[in-house]
Amino acid sequence: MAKPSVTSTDVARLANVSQSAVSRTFTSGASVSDSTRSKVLAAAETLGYRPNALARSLISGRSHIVGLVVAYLENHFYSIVIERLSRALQARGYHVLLFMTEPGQQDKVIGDILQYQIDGVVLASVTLSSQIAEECAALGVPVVLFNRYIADAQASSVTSDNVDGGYKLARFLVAKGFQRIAYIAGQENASTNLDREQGFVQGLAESGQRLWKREVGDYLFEGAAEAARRLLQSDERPDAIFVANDHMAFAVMDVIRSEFGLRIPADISVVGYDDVPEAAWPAYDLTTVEQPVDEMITAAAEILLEQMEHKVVNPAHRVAEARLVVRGSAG
Amino acid sequence: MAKPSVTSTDVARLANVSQSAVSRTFTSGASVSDSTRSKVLAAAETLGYRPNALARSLISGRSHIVGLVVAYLENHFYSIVIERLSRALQARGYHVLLFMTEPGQQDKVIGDILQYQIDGVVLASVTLSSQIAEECAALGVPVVLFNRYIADAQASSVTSDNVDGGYKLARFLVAKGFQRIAYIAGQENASTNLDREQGFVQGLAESGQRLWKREVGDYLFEGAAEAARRLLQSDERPDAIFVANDHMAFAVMDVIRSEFGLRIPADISVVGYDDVPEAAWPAYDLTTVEQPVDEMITAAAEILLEQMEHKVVNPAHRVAEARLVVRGSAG
DNA sequence: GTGAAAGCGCTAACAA
DNA sequence: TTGTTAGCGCTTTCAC
Repeated sequence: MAKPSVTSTDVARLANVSQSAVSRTFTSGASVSDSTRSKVLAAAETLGYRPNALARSLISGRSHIVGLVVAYLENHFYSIVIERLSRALQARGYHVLLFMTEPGQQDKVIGDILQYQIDGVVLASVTLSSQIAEECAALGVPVVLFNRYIADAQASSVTSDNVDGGYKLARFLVAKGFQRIAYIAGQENASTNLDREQGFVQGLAESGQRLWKREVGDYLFEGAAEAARRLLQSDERPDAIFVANDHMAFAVMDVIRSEFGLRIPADISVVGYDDVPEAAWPAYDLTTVEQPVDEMITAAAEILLEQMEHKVVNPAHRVAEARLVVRGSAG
Repeated sequence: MAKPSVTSTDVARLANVSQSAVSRTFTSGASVSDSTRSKVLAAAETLGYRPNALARSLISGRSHIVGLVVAYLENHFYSIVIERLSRALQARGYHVLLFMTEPGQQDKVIGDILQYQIDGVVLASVTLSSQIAEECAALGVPVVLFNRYIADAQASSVTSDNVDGGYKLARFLVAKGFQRIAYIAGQENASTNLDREQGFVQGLAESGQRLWKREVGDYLFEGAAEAARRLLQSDERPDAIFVANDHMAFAVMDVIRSEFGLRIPADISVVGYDDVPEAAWPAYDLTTVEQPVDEMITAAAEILLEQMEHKVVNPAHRVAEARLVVRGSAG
């Protein structure tokens, strides 16, 4: 914005061609002769011309902007998602417009989103209500839910197999012989939390076990720390804790070691979920379930691009495999 | 995009007013009678009308989009910046369009950036060349360099006092009596790295000390780990290491403890820079220098908004205070 | 305060 | 292959 910017008409004048000739040279797949093209490019070069993407979008009906809605980046998992998704889309000529939801008014962003005429939306937040997804879908804007799903909405989704991941963790802990297994939940109504817990409980049940205790951390660092304190301050302690994501697991491990002076895994075992980079750091060395971010991002980008370019509206659902990553924090 | 969307003309027809009346209703500061306004709003409501931001931008010359250019989010510092900046701008009616630079072709994004007619740019990456800043400035697009500066460019900057921060760390380590103080540098030509090192070396010099050894980690996690290995594998070891940012410091601490079996701070002390949240985690408990993110974000947003709204082009430079945060990793 | 009309910079028919 | 023409949806004069 600012400065009297160079338009296609300016270029046309300098190159001695029509304005549409300029437009064509900058539109892939349009027919322009080599001589015209080079004249135009030369003129554009000297004037420093760049097509106005907004004007282009206005008429073409495609903005090449994808809205990404996120609640918070405290959990490193989501910043990785932002980076990868942005790169994947950029490689295909799209860009990411970021929308941070404000706690309590998650649906306020919907207005902003739609005003920008975005071509598609990725909702990467377990805390979002389904309203955004529904409104967008109703307007024919492709929606991909990342790391969650909504039962019967017109929205696509990319998740990992959270039920299976939870199940695998349970089997792992049971095989190690733990008897008092606790769970620290994330946001209670989030699909990730529900699925992980369901798989976990089922895995325990198959060995005749059940959750020994259960606390809620709401996917927050501080929330998890407090949940851990509640879990540990009674006389009888859990011998293993499944924390619903890695981000919370770090908080729990810190509380266990620093505040209660216990050792991991000697005194108590901890397992998490996500396999964020920090989980591999020796200071935590956390046994966890990998959410294959690259694979999930690739899937999300594929679905979105497919729908944006072919106006396909059949929602797709991809479920990536959940892989147990055994490190030193348990057993 | 998609679906035949509702336009202001549709609303006008339903409300029995002219299209311009609709426009005025949605333009703050335009004169519309209460009766017209309510008729328009009612019609807009029933049709689900939302002004097309792109069309508005085309004519008004302001897109209300701010470009944010970042190289990588591996370092948690930058994801925090993204979140806070995005929120700050959103509160003022702007949104962030994200551009990830590809290593080696950092100047390729410039084309994309300018096409989107953004109102301003924030460059939050120490690895960016100054070309983007210059091109944008030349076009009259306000630029704010975040966490770095360019000597005499037409770009504003927000940094913390990196020289002073380095200086404080040096004085701190010297006061603790360390004798063999090493430095693990970030990206060598980055202003943050140059300044931190300069201040650090100066601080040492005032006590007649100099860097005992120096390695380069390039602001990368793996780069830092390798630098640490080089530093530790010789017979004589440093007794303290200043690592140019926290992100690298974590890698260094992991190598010290896990690979060399040394204790921190008993055998070797480590200090970092940034004070990212993880620095406070008990597993690291890192003594570091705080970069006051909130303050810096506020400053960046202020500068940008001021320049975007008043078309001021005098570059501003804000330097936040660097505060030493003493924890347990040193001395 | 309101409507008619012009035009932001561009793409996409349509003829030529 | 080209130029001409008509808009995309909106803001903004300009008369009234």
